[in-house]
Amino acid sequence: MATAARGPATDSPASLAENLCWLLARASQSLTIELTAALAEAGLSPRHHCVLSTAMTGEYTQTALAQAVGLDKTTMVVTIDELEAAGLAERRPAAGDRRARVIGVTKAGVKKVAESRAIVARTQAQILSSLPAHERAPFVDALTRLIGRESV
Amino acid sequence: MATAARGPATDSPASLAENLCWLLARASQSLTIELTAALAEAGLSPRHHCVLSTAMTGEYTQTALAQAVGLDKTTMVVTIDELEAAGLAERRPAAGDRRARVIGVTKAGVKKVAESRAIVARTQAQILSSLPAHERAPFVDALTRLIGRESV
DNA sequence: TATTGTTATACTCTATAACTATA
DNA sequence: TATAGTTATAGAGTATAACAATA
Repeated sequence: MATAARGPATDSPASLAENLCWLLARASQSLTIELTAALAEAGLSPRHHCVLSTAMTGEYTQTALAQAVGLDKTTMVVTIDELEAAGLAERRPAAGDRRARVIGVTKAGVKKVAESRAIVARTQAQILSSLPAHERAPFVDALTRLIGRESV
Repeated sequence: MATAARGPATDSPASLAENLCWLLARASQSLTIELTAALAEAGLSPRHHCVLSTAMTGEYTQTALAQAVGLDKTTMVVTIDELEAAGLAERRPAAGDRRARVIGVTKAGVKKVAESRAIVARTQAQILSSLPAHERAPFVDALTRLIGRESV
C-alpha cells in the first residue's frame, strides 16, 4: 500500500474538480492543527491570534471585528472574554454609542502579538516552502479571489 | 480598499503570509456551505458524496476507506451507517479477514453518485470560474502539494 | 423598531477510550 | 499481542434564538 494511504485512488476524470472542496478542507485542517501546535507555545489559539492581531490595526467594535475576521458575534464574545481574562485585550466604551465597545489591545497584548506573529510567520514559511517560490504569490492570490467571490 | 467589511485591514507587511491559514479556513468554510446546499438536493452531505464516490473506485475496507478520504474510523462508522440506511452502500464480508468489511456501492448508490457528481462538477465549475482559466490547474496543484507535504 | 452585546442552547465534526470478535 | 469495527463520550467550532440596554 505504498500509494493507498496517500489519498483516494480516483480513476474518474472528474477527480480533480471533484476534490476541490475536499482539498481545501484537508489543507485547512492540517495547517490549522500545525499552527495551533505552534501557537500553543505563546498560549494562543489561531483565532485568538487573528482577532488580537486584527484588533491592533484599527478601532473596531466587537461586531465590526467579528465581521472583519469572519466570526459570528457570539463567538467573538467568548474570544474577547478569553483575551480579556488573559490581560491581552480590553473592552473600552465606544465614543458615540453607549451600546458598543471598542476592543483595545493592552501593552501585554501588543507584546504577545509580536511574539505570535513571529511564530505564525515561521510556521507559514515552513508550509509555503513546499511550493516553488514563484507559485506562492499566485496561490495566495487565487485563494483570496475565491473568498471574495461570493461576498461581491 | 474602502471595504472595511471585506477583511482585516492589515497594515503590516506580514499580512499576506499571516493570513494563509485564515484564508484556507475561510475558503474551505464558504465552499463547504455552498457544496452542502447544492448536494442537499440529492440528499447527500459532502462527506457522504466523497465516501460513496471513493468507495466506487476500488475494494476498500472501512479502515482503508477512512484513510483514503482522511476521516477517523469512528466517523466512518456513522457515515457508512447512514449510507447503508439510505440503501446506497452496504457492508460486505472481506475475502480473507472475517473482522473486516468491504464497503460496496449498491445500484442505487451508483445512480446517486452519478447525480451527485454532476452537482459537484457544476458547483466547482461555478467556484473556479472566479479564477482565470490558466490559474486553475496550478492552484489545485499547489493545494495538493500542500497537503502531501506532511505525510511524505 | 433596529442594533450592540450577552446568555443559553444545539448541532456538526472530530477525537479519545473502551469494548468485541477476530487475527 | 495486535487489528477491524463498534459504541459511548467529550471536545472544539459554529449557529440560532431570546434578552437587556441603547439607538
